[in-house]
Amino acid sequence: MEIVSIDSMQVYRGMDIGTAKPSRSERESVPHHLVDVADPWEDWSVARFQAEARAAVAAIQARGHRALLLGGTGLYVQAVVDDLRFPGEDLELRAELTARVEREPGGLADAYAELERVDPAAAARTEPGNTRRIVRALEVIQSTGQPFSSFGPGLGEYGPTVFPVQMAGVWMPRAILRERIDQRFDAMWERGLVEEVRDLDDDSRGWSRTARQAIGYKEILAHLRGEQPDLDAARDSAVRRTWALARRQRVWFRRDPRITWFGAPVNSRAAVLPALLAWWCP
RNA sequence: GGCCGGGUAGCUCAGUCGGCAGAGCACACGCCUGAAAAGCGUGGGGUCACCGGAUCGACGCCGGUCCCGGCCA
Repeated sequence: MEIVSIDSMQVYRGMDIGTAKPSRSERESVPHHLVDVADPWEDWSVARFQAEARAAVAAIQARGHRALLLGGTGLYVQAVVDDLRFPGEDLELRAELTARVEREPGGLADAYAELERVDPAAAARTEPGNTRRIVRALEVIQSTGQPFSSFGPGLGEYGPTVFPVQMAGVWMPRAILRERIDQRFDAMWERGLVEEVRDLDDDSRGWSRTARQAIGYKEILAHLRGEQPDLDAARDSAVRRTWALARRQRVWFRRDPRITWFGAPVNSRAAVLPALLAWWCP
């Protein structure tokens, strides 16, 4: 068996403590893929992840091994196992559209009206206030000449996967999850998360748009820049953002009918292992 | 003790001339195909510190009480 990490932040080299990366010994005992494949100053994207993760899965299978895809970035899971095709990007056009939407009064409403006119199906699954999604849809339409909606039915439609997959989800009572998140931050602080961020920040190549938004890193950077003088407040903010992330993960994965759920009302990951293993290797 | 400022949602605070109680954050629910640890929508939640008064009508005006902060003694 080999592990493929399905995680948008563990791809970054050097961002070890805050992304709860697998330890050295874990990585020595089982091969891990898609960990440490980019530098913090590089932009990362779901399309790049899709290509590299699928290549990793293919290589694992070619070795006669079994791939264990492990992680919590919902869009990335679907990008790997589902037949998602991401239309290309046009960063110049995107920047132009973004500037127009943000500068002109009523620009966002105009952009949404345009999307409704040229691609009603895409407009229907995009909320009128969501600048980022509206701009992306218009970018694709204008650069490809095709409706944005023609590239797929949407993420809530689950067709056949591109290779055979068994999907398992692990749940935990919310109160326990909260407690664990809090304790996890304490542990990260003790292991030197603040120093890790400071060291990475000393590199003049800086932080890419994607790397800089990682939970914990973003808040500590704000502290180092003097924007958030209170380090405890920065920590609290990171804890709350983790909880919000966990909530979005719950929402994302629980609507996927292909997932079999495992869990127990106790604070123990090991508690679910027997049932999980029995299901996985009958 | 005196003077001044304040007390409104879990938190931080708006509230114009007296006319149905508001925002941000938090929380809950949900959406989202090249930033996804991102972005976005909807919702629940109130003894407007308390007591009394004038008024058709008070968070707002008048009188009093309590609490918090600052200054003075």
